[in-house]
Amino acid sequence: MPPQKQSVTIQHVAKTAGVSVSTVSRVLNGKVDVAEETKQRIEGVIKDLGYTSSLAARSMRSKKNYLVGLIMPDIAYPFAWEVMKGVNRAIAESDYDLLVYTRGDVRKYGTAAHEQQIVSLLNNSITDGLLIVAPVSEEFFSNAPIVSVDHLAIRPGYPSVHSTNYEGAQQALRYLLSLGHRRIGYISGRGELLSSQRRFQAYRDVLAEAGIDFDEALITPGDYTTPTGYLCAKQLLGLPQPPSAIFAANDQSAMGVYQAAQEMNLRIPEDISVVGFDNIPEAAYLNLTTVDQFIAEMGYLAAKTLFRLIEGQTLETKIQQLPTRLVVRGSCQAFLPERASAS
Amino acid sequence: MPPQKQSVTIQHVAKTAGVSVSTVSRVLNGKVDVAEETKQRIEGVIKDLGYTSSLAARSMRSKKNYLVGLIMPDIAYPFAWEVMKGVNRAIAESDYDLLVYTRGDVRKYGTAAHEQQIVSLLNNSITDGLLIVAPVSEEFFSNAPIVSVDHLAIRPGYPSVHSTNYEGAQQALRYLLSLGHRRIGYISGRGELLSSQRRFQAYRDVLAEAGIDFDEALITPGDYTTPTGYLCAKQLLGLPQPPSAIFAANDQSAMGVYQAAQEMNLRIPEDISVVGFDNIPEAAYLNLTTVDQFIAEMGYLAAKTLFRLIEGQTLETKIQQLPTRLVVRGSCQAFLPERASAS
DNA sequence: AATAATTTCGGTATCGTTACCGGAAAAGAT
DNA sequence: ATCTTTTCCGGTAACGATACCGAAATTATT
Repeated sequence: MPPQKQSVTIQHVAKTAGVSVSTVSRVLNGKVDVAEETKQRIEGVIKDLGYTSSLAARSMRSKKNYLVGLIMPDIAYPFAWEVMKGVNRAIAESDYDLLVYTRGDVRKYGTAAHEQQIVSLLNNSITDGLLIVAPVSEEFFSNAPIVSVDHLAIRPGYPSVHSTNYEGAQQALRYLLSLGHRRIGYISGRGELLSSQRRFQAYRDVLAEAGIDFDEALITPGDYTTPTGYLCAKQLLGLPQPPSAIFAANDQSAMGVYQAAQEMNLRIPEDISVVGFDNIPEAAYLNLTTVDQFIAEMGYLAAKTLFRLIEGQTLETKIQQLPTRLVVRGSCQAFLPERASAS
Repeated sequence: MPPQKQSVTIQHVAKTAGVSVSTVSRVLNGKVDVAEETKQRIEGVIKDLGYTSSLAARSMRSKKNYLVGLIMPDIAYPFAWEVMKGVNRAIAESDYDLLVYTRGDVRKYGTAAHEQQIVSLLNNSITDGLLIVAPVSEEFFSNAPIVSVDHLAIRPGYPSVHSTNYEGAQQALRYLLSLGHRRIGYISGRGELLSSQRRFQAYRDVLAEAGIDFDEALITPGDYTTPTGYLCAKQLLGLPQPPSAIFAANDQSAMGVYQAAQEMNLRIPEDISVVGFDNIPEAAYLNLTTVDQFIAEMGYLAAKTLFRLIEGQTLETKIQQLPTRLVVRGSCQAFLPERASAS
């Protein structure tokens, strides 16, 4: 039982209405040169037959589809959802519809070759433009309307929207320093992502500026997920000389610290201070101090930028950077050396 | 500057490799009848030129694309995300990729005609099957592989996955009754949705069974959103004879009750008991007692069902119903009449 | 060595739609 | 009444890919 590809086509409509396909196509696209009467008749037939045009056929022939694509390796993590919320809002305000493409798993995504395939799959094909979150490669980006999100382009060749990762991490670290913390553990992000690299760089720089020696033992390799964050936290907190504070490269990792702390009967912030990055909704409930990077805003701005690109407008700036803001909640406490030695 | 639709096509590859398009198509689809040498050569050219096939053209001609669509009016609310999480997991485990279609706003979505258009847009076109969340109409559903989520079909003609809305609401109401509540306010859901209708029916039935007269004043018209939930709660709590408990048709509405309560200096659960429906992640943070309807599981199951449908398997049951479970947290308290009169 | 079988490939039709061109019919101008 | 303009519509050629058929070229069979 192979499902027939298209039940009712424009041909059927034309035949039923007793006109040519050209005429039907014309009413479909709201062209003016068709008599009111025939137009009415054709529209009636369209309704009767329940006809709807094929996206595939249409987009192969015509230019604009009022459809943009959003490509994400995975849509089930909070960051992705925040981006989607912002994009969703921009879509709602626009004439465009949205197509979110995903393979459901970063691991299925993988290579740059794969990514290129996906991009070409949608673009030049059915969508008018593309939004790409944290792309792996960038060499293939043609002159097609593409805006990348959360990715600082090394070669500033194509438009991108991202936040001040370095400065944000700086703020977080300086805050911890100001509270008196000297041994600060770090849970890194996914190493191949520029956001992660920037935050780590800030960690090194700020500590170096403060005259604190770099301690390899305080660096744990995370991947932006909670389970790994948990593992990293366990490792850090189990150190002979554990840190008094942990800076996690994102909130999801920080949530892993909460899990580990609870399991080890450590209180936050009394026994261990935690700072995250992102300010996902969960952070508010967890009372987690974090760096807000306005993810949804990034998505919104990226979508708006894409619309302008599609409409042929020129952008004054290719790279748009959104500021970050330290959100102080209750997950940090001043570090008192005497208390530490007493306990 | 109209962006060229397709930079490098199969024609270019063929010409560059010095073969026909048929041959290129054959290597593209992994057909066997092509010499190893030419295959290598063509693959080299494909790589050099950075060619990728056009989804539109391909899907117009061939049957299967290993792509399924998920249609949602809006992707920015928690319920939608829960569904997406489940679908995402099923996608990750499968060979299929996912295309989430949205217009960003229920209001842009609207009519059944519109919905039909979207369905046909994707189906019969580029996707192999469709997942539809809370569809408006169902009459147009052809024999194409379509599974609906969270929608109890009146005519059980096509496959759907949903949960026991009626029983779930029953559990919630009986729980409130068991705590001694007699005046229970209700914040309804979107009236056109069957889930909403079922829950309301349970409200009426359970109260009637308990011998409680139906009070119109305790019914407020919600729409599954927090702002409206807030408005409804204000109305209920401002009543001359306010309810001692509120049953909200979903968690988002219940979150509105929290807002209203805070604003009116009422404590939950001391002054007002609240029960929600859905068990979205926020409910845990809010300590909200609610009915878990395993939304993500619904999405997962629906996707799995769709895969089987696409692969031509027959389903033993068209309608799949997932059980609900009352999750008791801290948002309800026993109602003591004397305390009520004292305050 | 002649025939049969197999491998490898190209040509053509087609999917459903829109773009473009041109022609018939109707309306207006002189 | 004839000529021009406008209105309306049909025919044809793409878009980029795959399916199918059949023909060379190669290899196997007797």
